[in-house]
Parts: sequence; structure tokens; C-alpha cells
Amino acid sequence: MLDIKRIREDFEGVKKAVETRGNGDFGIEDVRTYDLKRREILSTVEQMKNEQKVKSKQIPVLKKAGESTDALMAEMKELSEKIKVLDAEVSEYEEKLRDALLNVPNTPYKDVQIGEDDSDNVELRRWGEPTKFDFEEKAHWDIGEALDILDFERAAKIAGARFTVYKGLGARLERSVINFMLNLHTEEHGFTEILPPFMVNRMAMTGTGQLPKFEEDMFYVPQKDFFLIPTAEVPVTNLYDNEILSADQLPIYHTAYTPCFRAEAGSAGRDTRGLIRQHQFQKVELVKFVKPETSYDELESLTAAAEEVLKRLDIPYRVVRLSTGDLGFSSAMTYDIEVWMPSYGKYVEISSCSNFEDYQARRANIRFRPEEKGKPEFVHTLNGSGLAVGRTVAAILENYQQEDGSVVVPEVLRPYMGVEKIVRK
RNA sequence: GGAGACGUAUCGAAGUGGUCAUAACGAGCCGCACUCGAAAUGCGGUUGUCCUCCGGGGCACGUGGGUUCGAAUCCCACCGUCUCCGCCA
Repeated sequence: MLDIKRIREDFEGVKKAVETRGNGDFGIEDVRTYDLKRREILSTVEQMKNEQKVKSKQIPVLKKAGESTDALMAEMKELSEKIKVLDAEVSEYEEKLRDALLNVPNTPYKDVQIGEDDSDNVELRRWGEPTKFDFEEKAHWDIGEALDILDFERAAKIAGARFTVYKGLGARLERSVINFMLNLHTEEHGFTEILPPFMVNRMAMTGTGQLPKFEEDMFYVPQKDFFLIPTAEVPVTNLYDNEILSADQLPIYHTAYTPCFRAEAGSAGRDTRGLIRQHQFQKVELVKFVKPETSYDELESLTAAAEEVLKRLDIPYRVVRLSTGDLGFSSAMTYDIEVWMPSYGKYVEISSCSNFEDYQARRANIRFRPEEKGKPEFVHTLNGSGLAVGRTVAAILENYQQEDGSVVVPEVLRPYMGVEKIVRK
């Protein structure tokens, strides 16, 4: 969430920044109202509590001296009642303030171009050229079914639409991609691997910004009030919630492989075929906890680490910077890496690398002590896919397909795959 | 799932209704003294947050409620940890 003090001091500026996302002002006017109201009552009740504290110390003294405390106790009872009423009002406004604040998104970074949606995203660079074929290329779902390595029909029987069964070398390809990515990030990019729970509680979901606004996008386990994680960002970022880290612990780099679960509410009819949009998909995530002054450099290196996966797989991609209108709720700036997908005839998102600045850290209360005796400050958090595994598999199948229906295995994956080519068995 | 114990600062731990929560006691850590240096010893320091008319004040003993003039202390719920039993990959 945003710093309430910043909203107090620069209300118009913050409001304007938030409004560049479209969709109005996200109730930021209410934030100001509740904040004012809360502070007004708080000052009064705190004075009364001070009086209560001072006077109640006289009671044991009077008792010891054998004097009557009746008059004082009666007076204190009255005071106590008043405090109770005002305390309830303070809590009420505090809760309203927090709710309102949780529904205000992050303010975009100054470098982010103002725009309405993804059509205003800016392409920053391209790597490689879109793959050309001298035969009629097929989509990955057709390739996968023909090779008997992807089975969408049987997945639908046991779970429903938007699920996939991987089989044989298909399952092995998915696993190879995961291991390749994890090894690259841990061995060459300095990330420490985490294997987190795949379900989290409400507080974790709120810490990274999925709740309270996006509950309908999540799979929910009512029995325990758990949510299936929509991304490893949630468990991994919240690893350090309510902690004060020491300065020499930073930066912290974590990578995690997890399945991700998304209800895909409201996206019916989009990407209905293949691996692109699933209720469950696998992902290797990159998460960073850094000092504020370094976070934009860290965003560059995080993005570079994710790009490196596609470079080594030798698959063409491009990097775009999202406009204010396309930016995720908690993000201040995001680079999307988009992979060339022949069946779509265009670049498709395969990673989203974001700097959340202190927005998530404030929600999850993740701080660090700048120097020995210094006051704790919020860290900056970043994350990005490194990469989405299903989409990577789809991109491999499509970009490496051969005229005879087989798929050549990218060089770097061969040690993991044990074969150079996927052919129909 | 059943029975029980526990949750206080960096750690161990005391406090079981009042005027000792920055919190006893012990350890750790930081500084100073002593020393050629170290150990030992001695002295001092060592939470966070909110409000503020910048004088000061409020809150926090796992979390949230309740009782009371007053709660770390009594009551209720929840969360977590540990032990025993049951079940189980």
C-alpha cells in the first residue's frame, strides 16, 4: 500500500499518479476522509487515556492509606465508558482507512509512459528474428497431440477445460525446462532456491496485493481459509513479512518452482486452445528483496536473468515496457518479455518483471535496518517469471518443429532430455 | 482426530489483578575503563509503532474479543509450538 503520510502531504500528486492507470481514483478521497477523522478522535481519546492512567495510580495509594476510593472509582468508571466509545470509533475508522488504502494501487514510476492499455506498451528491444518455416507450421497443441505428449481431452475428463496432461517426453520436457531454469538461476545468477507451500493464508495474499481486490481470480480452500497460490511471488515475498532484516542480508535473491493456480475469471473465450491459459501451470519465479536506491538497477538485472533463459534456448523474443494502463495493481514499473509464438503470429507474454518499490513491503511489513542504529526502512521487492514453463514448452514445440512433425530438442535441454529429437513413438 | 503443556525483548527466563514494561535475573551484542594485546572484571547502552498545539502523550506480553476503575495476570475464540495417543504417504 501507499504511505499514508505521502497521501497527506501530496494528495493531488498521488491522486493524479493513480489516475493515470484509468478506472478513476480508486477511492483515494475516502482515504483522506478516514485519515482525518481517525486522527481527530485519536488525539482526544489519547488525552483521556493519559488521565485514566495517572488517576488509576492513586487508587492503590489511597487504599493503602485506608482512605475511601469510592468517589474516584465512580469518576473513573465514567471516564472508562467514554474511552470505550471513542476507542470503538477509532477502530472503526482505522479499519475503514486500511480497507480503503488496500484498494489503492501503486503509483507508476516516472519512466512509465502514460497509456490506456497494452496497445500503448513500448517495445524496448528484440532478440532474434521471428522463426521462418518452409512448410506450413502447426500450433503446439496439434504438435503435442500428434506426438502423443500432450493430452487435453483426457485432462478435461478428470478436471475440465484449461487443464493439460503431459505424457512421456512431454512430461519430461516440462521437467527439463524447470530444472534447466532453476540450475541457471541458482548457479549463474546467484538466486537461492525455495520450495514453498502451494497454498497460503489470507494475510500472505493481502501482503502481495492479490487480496482484497482480486479474490474471484483465486482458487479457494474453504476448509482452512487457504488460497492456492496464483504465483510463487506470494509465498516467497511473504517469507519475510513482519521482519526487520539487517542491511548486510540484502540483497536477497530467491527462485522458486511452483505450480500456479488461476481461476481465469472473465477470460472465457480467450486462448482456449493449448498451453497458453490454464487453471494450473508451472512457473519458475524470481524474487528479489533489495535496498530502495538499487531497485531499478535490480529490475534490469532481473529482466536480464529471465531473458537469458530464452537466449540459451535460442528462441526469439522481445521486451516491452507496460504503459500505466496495463500495469499490474502493485507494480510501479513492469517489463514484459514476450516470446515469438508462430501459431499466434505474434509475440506472447512469457514473463512479467516488476519493481513494486515499497508497495508490497509496506503491506507485508518487510523492513531492514539501514545501518547499525538506524531506523528501519521498507525494502523494495521485485519479481518476474523466469519463466512460465508451459508457455516455454509451447514456444519450444512451435519454434523447433520440423516438417515431419517431430520437434528438435534445444541444445541446452538435451542433457536433461536424454534425446535430441521428440518423435512419435 | 483425542489428551495435556506452553507462547513476555536477540536468546533463556521472572512476573499469576494495581502505584516497577524499556520489562527483574542470566546470556548475547555494542561502547568505555583496566591491559602491550586478549581473557577476566567494572561502568554505560541495546524494541517497534502511532498521535502531537513539538512541551509531550498513546499503544504493543502470540492474535482478536470479554470481565474490571485498572489485565501479562481472570474468561472466551482463534493461530502457532512441544509431548503423548490415534490415523496416515
